[in-house]
Amino acid sequence: MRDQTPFSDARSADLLHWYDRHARTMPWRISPADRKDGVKPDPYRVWMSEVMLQQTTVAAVKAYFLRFTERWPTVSALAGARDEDVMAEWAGLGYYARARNLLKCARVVHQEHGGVFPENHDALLALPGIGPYTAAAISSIAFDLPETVLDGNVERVMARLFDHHAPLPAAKSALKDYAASLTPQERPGDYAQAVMDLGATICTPKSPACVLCPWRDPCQARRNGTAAELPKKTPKTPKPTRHGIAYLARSAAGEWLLERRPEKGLLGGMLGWPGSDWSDTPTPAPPFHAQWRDLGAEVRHTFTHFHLYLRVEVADLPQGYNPQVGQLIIGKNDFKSNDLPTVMRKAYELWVEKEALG
DNA sequence: AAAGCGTGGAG
DNA sequence: TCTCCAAGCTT
Repeated sequence: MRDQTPFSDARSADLLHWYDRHARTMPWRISPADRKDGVKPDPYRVWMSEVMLQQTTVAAVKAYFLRFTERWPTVSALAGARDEDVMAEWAGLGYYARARNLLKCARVVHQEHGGVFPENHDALLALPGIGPYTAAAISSIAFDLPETVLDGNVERVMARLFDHHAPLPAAKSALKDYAASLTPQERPGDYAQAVMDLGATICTPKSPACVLCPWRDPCQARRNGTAAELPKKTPKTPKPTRHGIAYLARSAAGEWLLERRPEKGLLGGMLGWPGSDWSDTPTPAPPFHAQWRDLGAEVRHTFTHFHLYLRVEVADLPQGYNPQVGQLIIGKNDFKSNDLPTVMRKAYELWVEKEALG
């Protein structure tokens, strides 16, 4: 399938030369110079970074990556972690199915692969939370296998390099073919990171810095003046607005009543406040009968596919309250708002602002 | 296979 | 304020 022409070899060599001079440093990356000295990346760290980077910016990932790899230095250490510890450590990073699958994957690698990541694209693809992009990324970056990564950066770079106007996501396979035609047999790991760095720093979505681009000469969109309008995308449907109520119950001793959310669905597996449904007209659902007081302000939060206005009501948690199924009481010293997903943390912070302080 | 799934930063 | 979108995966 791969078209290894002298043309593509020259293109990839140009990009690798640029990468040798401009590669950014990241906590999970081995510099091109160190790679040439024979330093090999740790597949565990490559996998961890790639999962965190799914739909997430490098800036947001860095601190999480450092905390995870310090707390769980190996895949077997992670496999032995408690679910709630991993979910709490992931809190705030979003797309929480990634954390659930991260742990599942670690346990499969530990138990079924002897704690060693398989050096094989198809075996990687079969692991939880590893899809086409991540399998190719680990294959190339960790194992220097000539697989083709296709992420949002590569899609944009290929759409412009070949001036391809068909809209995403339908154009994905065509763009993958273009990308595959350029993937070199030499240094495929550095090459994969180079294309993505190019997209992240030069061939950016808005106002690309074409004058600095190592591919400015062959770029057909630049020649045709269409770079800034590529890639085309099918328009996305507008987000609806939903409403809800969160119930914050606190005991005199400073304990909080929380819930572990079900594994599937929004914020699955994470801690949260008891609450109503989130809908056009939510049905009140206080966890117990009491005089609930409205904080008089709303949390505003936007998820992937809807806006949420969340009212916050508070009450005193009765002495000796008996937690229902799925509920838990967390003591003052064990409660950390950073263990909550962001929308739930915002509700807590509203309470701090309205009651604890003001 | 289209929809569900988070969050924060940039413009 | 609002829109876009960032190294996508699962069902």
